[in-house]
Amino acid sequence: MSFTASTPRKRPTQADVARRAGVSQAIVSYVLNNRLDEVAEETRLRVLEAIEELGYVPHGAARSLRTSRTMTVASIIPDITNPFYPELERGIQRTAEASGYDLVVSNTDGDREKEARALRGLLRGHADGAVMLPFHDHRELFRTIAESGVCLSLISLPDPELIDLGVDYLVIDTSHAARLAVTHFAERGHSRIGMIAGIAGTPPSDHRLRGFRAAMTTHGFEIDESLIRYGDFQEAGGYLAMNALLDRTSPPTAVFAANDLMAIGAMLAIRQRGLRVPDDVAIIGVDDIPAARYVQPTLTTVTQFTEIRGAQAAEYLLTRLAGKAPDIGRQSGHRVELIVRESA
Amino acid sequence: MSFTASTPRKRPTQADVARRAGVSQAIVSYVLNNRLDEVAEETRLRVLEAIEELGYVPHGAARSLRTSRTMTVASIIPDITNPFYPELERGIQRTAEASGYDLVVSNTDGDREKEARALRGLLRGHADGAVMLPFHDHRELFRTIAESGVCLSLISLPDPELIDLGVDYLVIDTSHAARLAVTHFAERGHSRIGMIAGIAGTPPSDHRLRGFRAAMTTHGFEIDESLIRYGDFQEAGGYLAMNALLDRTSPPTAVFAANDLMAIGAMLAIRQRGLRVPDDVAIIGVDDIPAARYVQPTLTTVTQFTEIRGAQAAEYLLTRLAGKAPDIGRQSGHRVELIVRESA
DNA sequence: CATGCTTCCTTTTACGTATAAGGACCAAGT
DNA sequence: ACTTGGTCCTTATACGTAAAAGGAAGCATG
Repeated sequence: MSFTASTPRKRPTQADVARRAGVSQAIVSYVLNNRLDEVAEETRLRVLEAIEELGYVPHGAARSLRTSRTMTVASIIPDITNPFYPELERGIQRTAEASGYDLVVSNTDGDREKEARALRGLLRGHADGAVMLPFHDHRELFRTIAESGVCLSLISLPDPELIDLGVDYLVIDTSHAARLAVTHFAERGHSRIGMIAGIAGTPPSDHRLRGFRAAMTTHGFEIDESLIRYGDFQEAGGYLAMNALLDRTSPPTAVFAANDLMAIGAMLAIRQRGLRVPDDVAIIGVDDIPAARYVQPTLTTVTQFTEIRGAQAAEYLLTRLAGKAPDIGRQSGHRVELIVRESA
Repeated sequence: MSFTASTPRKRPTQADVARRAGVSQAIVSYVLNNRLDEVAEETRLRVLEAIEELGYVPHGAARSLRTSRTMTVASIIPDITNPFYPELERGIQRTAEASGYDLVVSNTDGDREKEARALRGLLRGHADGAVMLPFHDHRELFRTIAESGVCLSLISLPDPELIDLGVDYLVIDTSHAARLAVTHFAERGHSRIGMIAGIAGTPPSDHRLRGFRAAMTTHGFEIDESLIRYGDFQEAGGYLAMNALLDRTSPPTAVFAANDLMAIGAMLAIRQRGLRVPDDVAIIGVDDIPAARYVQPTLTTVTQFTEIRGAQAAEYLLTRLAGKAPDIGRQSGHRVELIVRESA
C-alpha cells in the first residue's frame, strides 16, 4: 500500500483558458462577469468553449480576495439536533438561495467558546453576513464584526449600541409565550403552576422565565420558587426537572416548559410514575416542533412560526447586503400563538 | 432615514501591523505561523502586541489563496429537518473540530440540483474536503472533484471507479436492516408483510427495498407488490402510504418503513382508523431517531449508530487531508442493530 | 585575516482574480 | 486629411498572505 498522494491534476485558471482561446486573461474575466460590451460575441463563444473543455471553475478564494465578497451567508445556531433550529434554518436557506447566496450552517452547541469561534470565522471573512441566534453575550465581538463590515441579523433582544452599528434584530416575544401558557392554565383552573426553565443565564431561558413570573403576578398567582427548575433544553433535562418537581410533597398541577424537548421529557417522567397528562399534571411547551404532534398525549405548545422567522431574519440580512437597508439596525417582534392539543 | 452605508473601519492587514511594530510584513507572517527560528523573541512580542492593539485577524481568502487550504470541511446532507442527519452531523463535527477544522453544513433537501450546487462549491474551493450522504448519482462531478484534489468521504455504496481516485466510503448495510426487520416479523408470526419505501430511484430507498425483497425470499414469503408503497422519507409520506395500504381489502399485518419518520406517520394513520399498533399492524422503522422513544407506542427500529458513523466518515476524511491515507479509497461497512420496543 | 556559519532581518515573488488604464484599429464626421 | 469616437483587445495593478531568496551583522574557526 503506497502513501504517496496521487497527484491531482492542477485545476485550470483563467490564464489557462485564455491561452487556449487565444486571448488575454482579462477577456476571460470579462466573459465570466458578463461584461458584454467589452468583448465581441465571437470571442465570447470561443472563451466559453475553452472554459467548457478545460472544466474551468472560478477560484473562490481568489475571487473573494479581489472583490471582498464571498456570496455566502452563515447561520449560527445553538443546537442542530434540536428540531426547532433546523426548521429555522430552512427558512433562512430558502431566502438566501433565492438571492444567489450559499448558506453554511455552524452548530455551536450553545457553547460560549464555539459561538465565539463561529463569530471569529466571520471576521476572517468566511461569509458576508450571518443570521445568528445567540445563547451568550458577545457584545464586544458583535461590535467588532459590525465595524468590520460584516452584516448581522440576530434573533434575540436588541442591544441599542449594536442597533446603532446597523445590526438587525428579530425579537422573539417569549414573555408573551409564557403569558399565553399561564393564561391557558388559569382558564383550566390551575393555580399551582411550575416552570421548567432552560439553562440559567442564557437569554432564551431568562426571557421566558421573566415572562412567566410576570404572567403569574398578573393573574394574582403566588410564585413558589421551589416549583421553578432548570433543564438543559434537551429532553433529558426536562425529565430530570420534572422528577424533581414530582418528588415534592405538593407537586404542581401544571408545568410550563421553556421548550418542547423538555416538555416531552417531562411527560415521560410523569407517565413513568403512573400519573396522567393532563389530568394529574398539565404540560405546555414552546416551539411546536414536529414531534409535538406525535407524542402521546399530543403536546400543547406555543408556536413561534419558526420557518417564517428564519426567512424574515434572512430577509433583513439580504437587504442589508444589497445595500438597501438603513444605517441603523431594524427590529421587529413577531407573533406567537398557543396551539392547544391534548397535554393541557 | 439615510441609506448611505456606514463606512466600516477598514480591517487591518499584516502590513498595518508591521508598520506599527516597526518591522516588515514578512516578520508578521512568520510570527503568525510560529516560525520561531526566524524571528527574535523580543520582536515577536512587539508584533503580538501590535496585533492585539489593532485587532488584526487574518484574511481567510488571502490565506487560502496562498496556501490552497481552507481548514474547513463541508458536510453535505439531504435533509436537515430529518433528525437522523443532525445526529450524523454531530459526529462529523466532533471529529472535525478535534483536528482544528471548521465545519460547515450544506442542506440539499435531497434535491439533485442542490446536491450538485454544493459539490460545485467544493470545486470553487469552499472546503478542503467533504463528508456527504448523496441521494443522487453524481459520478461525473465526484470524479472531477476527486481529481482536483478535494478529499471526499461518502456514506453510500462504493463506486469502484471513485475508489481508485481515493474516495473513501462508509457503507450503510441497509440490506441487513431490512433482513433484521423481516426476521423479527417472522418470529412474531407475520407473513403478510408490506414495506413503505422511500423516494423511488434514490439509493437509500432502493437498497432498503432490495434488502427487503431478498429477506422476504429467504424466509419463503411471497412478495405482494401491491404491499410495497413509496413515501418521501417524511412523516406525511408514511401517513399517506399507510392509508393506501389500509385501503386494500387485505392489508398487511406488518410493515417495514424505510425510515423512522415514515414509520411514525404510518402509526398515526393506523391509530386514526381505530386500529392498534402492534396488534392490528406491527411497524418497524430505521434510524432510531430520538422521537422513536417518545411516540406511543414506542417505535421498534433498526439503529445505524448514527453519530458514531458520522465520526467515522469524518475520520476517514481527516486522515486523508493529513496525507496519511492510502492512494486508493477505503471502505468499511458498519453494524446495524434492531432495537425492539413496542411497535413490533 | 579570510572564511564560513548563525541569527534576524528585508526584499521579492506568487497565488487567481477583477478592473482600471492604455493601445490599435476602423468608420464616421468635420 | 485630421480629429473623434467606438469597438475590442492587451497590459498592468492590487487584493492579503506565505515563504523563498537575499543580505547585513556578529561570532567562531582554521
